[in-house]
Amino acid sequence: MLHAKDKKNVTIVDIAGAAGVSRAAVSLVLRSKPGVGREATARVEQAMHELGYVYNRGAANLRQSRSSVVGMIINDLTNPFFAQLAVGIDRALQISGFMPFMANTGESVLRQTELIRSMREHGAAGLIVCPALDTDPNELAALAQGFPMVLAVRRIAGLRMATAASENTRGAHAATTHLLSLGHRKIAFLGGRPSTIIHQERVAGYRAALEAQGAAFEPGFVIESLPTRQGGMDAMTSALSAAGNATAALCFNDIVAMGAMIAASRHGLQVGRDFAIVGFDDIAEAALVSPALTTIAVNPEVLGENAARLLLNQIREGAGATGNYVGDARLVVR
Amino acid sequence: MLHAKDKKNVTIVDIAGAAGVSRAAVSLVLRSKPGVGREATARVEQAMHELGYVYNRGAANLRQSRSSVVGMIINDLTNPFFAQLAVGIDRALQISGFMPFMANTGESVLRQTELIRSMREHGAAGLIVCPALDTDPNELAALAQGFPMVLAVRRIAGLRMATAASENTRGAHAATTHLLSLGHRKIAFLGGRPSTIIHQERVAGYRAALEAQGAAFEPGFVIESLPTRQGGMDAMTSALSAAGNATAALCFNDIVAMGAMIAASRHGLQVGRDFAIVGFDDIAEAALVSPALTTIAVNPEVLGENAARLLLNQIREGAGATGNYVGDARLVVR
DNA sequence: AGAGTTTACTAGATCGTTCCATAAAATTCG
DNA sequence: CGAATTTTATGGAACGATCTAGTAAACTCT
Repeated sequence: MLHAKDKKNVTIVDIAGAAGVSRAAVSLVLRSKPGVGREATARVEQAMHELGYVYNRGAANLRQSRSSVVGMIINDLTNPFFAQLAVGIDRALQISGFMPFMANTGESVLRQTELIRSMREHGAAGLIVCPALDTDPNELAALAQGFPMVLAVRRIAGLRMATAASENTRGAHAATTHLLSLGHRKIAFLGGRPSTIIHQERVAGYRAALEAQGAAFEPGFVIESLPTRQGGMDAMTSALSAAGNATAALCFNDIVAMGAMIAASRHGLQVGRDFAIVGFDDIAEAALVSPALTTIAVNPEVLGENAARLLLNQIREGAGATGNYVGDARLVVR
Repeated sequence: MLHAKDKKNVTIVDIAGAAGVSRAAVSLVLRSKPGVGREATARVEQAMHELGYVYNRGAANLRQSRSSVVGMIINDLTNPFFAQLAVGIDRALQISGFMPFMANTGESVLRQTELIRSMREHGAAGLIVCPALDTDPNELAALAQGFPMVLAVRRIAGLRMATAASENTRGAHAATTHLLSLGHRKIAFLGGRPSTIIHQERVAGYRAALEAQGAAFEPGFVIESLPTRQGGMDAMTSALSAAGNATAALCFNDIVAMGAMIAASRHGLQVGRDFAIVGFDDIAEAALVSPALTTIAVNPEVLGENAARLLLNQIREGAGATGNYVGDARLVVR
């Protein structure tokens, strides 16, 4: 048996030869367009099967200069929220007849740049991006030049680009109000990067809720970290020294909240009794941890659908079209 | 300003024109190969920047008939184990200079077929697949004909294909022995599909451990379900009626275990006191749920690295090469 | 039966890049 | 200084598909 690399690719020319028709006829059969008789069609299909023909979509796209591939670039697939979002976008795009491919940046801006370039170079019709932390707006704008692109979840300061995100301010407001209604006065805000809009919005909601109830907003109670489990642990640890008299915390997201819960119990605090924690996102695990996590539910499916819708608009209307979607965020008490 | 769809793509011909050199020269600059003078190179780069040139990798691949894209097709990205595995594979492939793209089947065999086709048609150099449930070995073999492909995690009965998986039998054996050593005699096996090899191996380990200690293996104690949280809930619910006197359960994986924990507590059982549960995979969440989940740790990073290694071998040696990797699985008591 | 219409089919040009063979210009060398 | 070599540069063919325009035959329709 021959090695795979020895034999040349089977092309429509080979099929045409074997079936005794022209390339054009094979091409028509391939796309099931009319203009080829029953008998010839049968011979072509026979030949394709026998020779193990694999369609070369690259060559087709080259000629047609359009493609049904769209890319999704996700910052952190190990965060269940983003994984769920990715699957939601995936489903929505599939239904619209696109072929979604995804890639993970792991919050690396460099990798993100490579991936966006690569997707464009491969002729994707458009891109949905959950941008990595510290993404440079100008660089991203340059990469998106004349190309359909939608941001998901994370808006970026100074960048006018279609975005699907959530009601961060309102959600954080509701969460903080909930903690206040439980009698907490010293409430910390844990995790996330202050340079991101999403953090600013959530802190704004947190602050507004505090001040509406006459509780003081203390900048020292806002503790920055990476939006990861480890980041949550770090933030909680800092909080216990820097904001030692806090009795509750609103966390940047559920993963941070879970990190905070680990750190709290390592410091001998029993979460739920000694210290209250609220998260953000409502990932499936939030209902499972103990005590179950009160959180702000964001529907990643719907968010994904809308990101897809925005992208489809751009693909149809041209890359200029800029719309937005803001999904609601509601409190889930557990 | 013109709409994006109005202006034709900028190609190397345009660049060549603007820089006053030939196509070939531009191509050399693009790939930073020698043979173009400093001055000409500068003019080309200038022109590329000014005209907003985007490299058409499809055209390049067409000519060169090779590509650095490899695909990963994952059965369920919302399961943190597979998400982590995917990220591990991704990293390993990146390091080797490939450009990994992934896609999610959501356990749909139909979708999986589409995706494999599509990846091949797009000229991927190879594919790592975590096959969907009920994948037909013959169909998969046909799709992989003359194409580098590696299975990850799930081996498939009757299919000789390079695979990276774990020591399922040994892991399940260790887990069961652990439960036996805690004094449990009636131990159920919850979740997973008996048609999969992975399930068969884990049940074999479970059975061997039981019999080694003189405990009876009861087929009625093996309860099938989807390998999802919902599946785990269903399996536990069935177990409580069908195998009512069981005092412990080994679960197919951690996600199933978490579903089982929910169902158990809904039935008024306190997990850890009234009922013991052990999982498989050691996803990050296993340490966080309450009570913390004892489980069998499988290192998804290492598994991913080895899947990547097997694929790279095939890409180099031709699609025939078939090797295997079996990663160890060790008990983590929590 | 001849004009028009539909159906089946085809050769050649084309998409954007890389490879090849060739050649002019610049450099080194004896 | 002329020959040998290296550097820089080029136009045409090729990759595998689609599109366009066109031909030959088979059908309609007065």
